[in-house]
Amino acid sequence: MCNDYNLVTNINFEYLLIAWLVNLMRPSFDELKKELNMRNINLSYQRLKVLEYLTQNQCHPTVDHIFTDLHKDIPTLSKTTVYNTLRILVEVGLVRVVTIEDNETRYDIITENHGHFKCESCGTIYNFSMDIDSLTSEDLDNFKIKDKDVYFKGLCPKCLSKYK
Amino acid sequence: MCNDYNLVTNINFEYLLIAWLVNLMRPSFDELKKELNMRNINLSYQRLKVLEYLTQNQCHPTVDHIFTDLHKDIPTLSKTTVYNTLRILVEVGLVRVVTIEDNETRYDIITENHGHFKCESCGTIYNFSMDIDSLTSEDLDNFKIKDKDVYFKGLCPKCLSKYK
DNA sequence: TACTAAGTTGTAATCATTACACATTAATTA
DNA sequence: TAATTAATGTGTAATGATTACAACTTAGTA
Ligand SMILES: [Mn+2]
Ligand SMILES: [Mn+2]
Ligand SMILES: [Zn+2]
Ligand SMILES: [Zn+2]
Repeated sequence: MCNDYNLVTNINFEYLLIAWLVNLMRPSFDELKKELNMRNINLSYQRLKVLEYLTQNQCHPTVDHIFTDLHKDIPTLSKTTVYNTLRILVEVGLVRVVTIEDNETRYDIITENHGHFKCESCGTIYNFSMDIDSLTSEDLDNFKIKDKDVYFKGLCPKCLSKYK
Repeated sequence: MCNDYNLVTNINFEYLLIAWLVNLMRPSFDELKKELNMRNINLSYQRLKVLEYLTQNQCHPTVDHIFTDLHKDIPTLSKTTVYNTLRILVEVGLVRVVTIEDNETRYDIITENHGHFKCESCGTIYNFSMDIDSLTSEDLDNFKIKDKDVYFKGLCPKCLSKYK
């Protein structure tokens, strides 16, 4: 459905190495299943397929992307089930919501902190590394911060090269 | 409709001073009108009222907030007009969109860079100062960045004190 | 097997936003 | 000024994402 290499925007050894390391540190599919088990969440066939889809399509798919693609293999699948499954996965913290633009909720299996860049021309959402954990503001001294999101918008290299 | 002092979350001299300076630097209502004139955008009564509302209610109102409040004074106002006006104001850069949560597009007359914090308990969206312009990532060397948004979520001091 | 709870499905309801046709107002020209 | 044209506003219908809900199916248990 999409290529999943958008973390690696500059193709060189350094970035390939980082991408490889990041992937190594990510929980495996089996570990995700174990995590769900620990929280007493039954992994039905439909839920498994949604989780599998997210691990294989890390391009921040919408509900419609997930449903449309899975529906080809599982003709009985209901969109409601996709919604329900995603809600559960978000609740237990295995999936994060990306709301970089209104009217298109997207889902991300990578919950480790990273930034998101949306290209205004082609619509692709790129990941980028950033030490978001260390972002802070004096104004928020008395606030309890639970989530931090960094969203950039503009033009990606592919689209920039088109207009030269 | 809302108090507009949420930029100042720590009430002390330093922050009051910063808030005052920020306000001084902000374009005045007359300057906003001038800006629209320069761009050949006619400021009708309805558009003027929406702009005025945004300058007086800096709490990131939704379309519904704006419409409901203005409708009391202007019974003939149409919600479509509010939508149209906001689209124009965003296009010319006088207003920014805040999409910290899906299904509730909010509008902000303050276009200077600052972060947004949404309290998960009371729903209030607070501004906080942060040098967002200087945020960057090596991964984006070849990208053209046009917009940067920083969104935090958690609990605000008011709500935290309730649960003690 | 009968019972129960969890999970899935399809449809209807909701809500924000957009599309569009028509009405009104402002600006321009004869 | 009156007629014409363009810009703006209005109300309703259409769209699309999400949620609510009731019926159906499956898995587990006695
Ligand atoms: Mn991501
Ligand atoms: Mn703001
Ligand atoms: Zn692009
Ligand atoms: Zn609060």
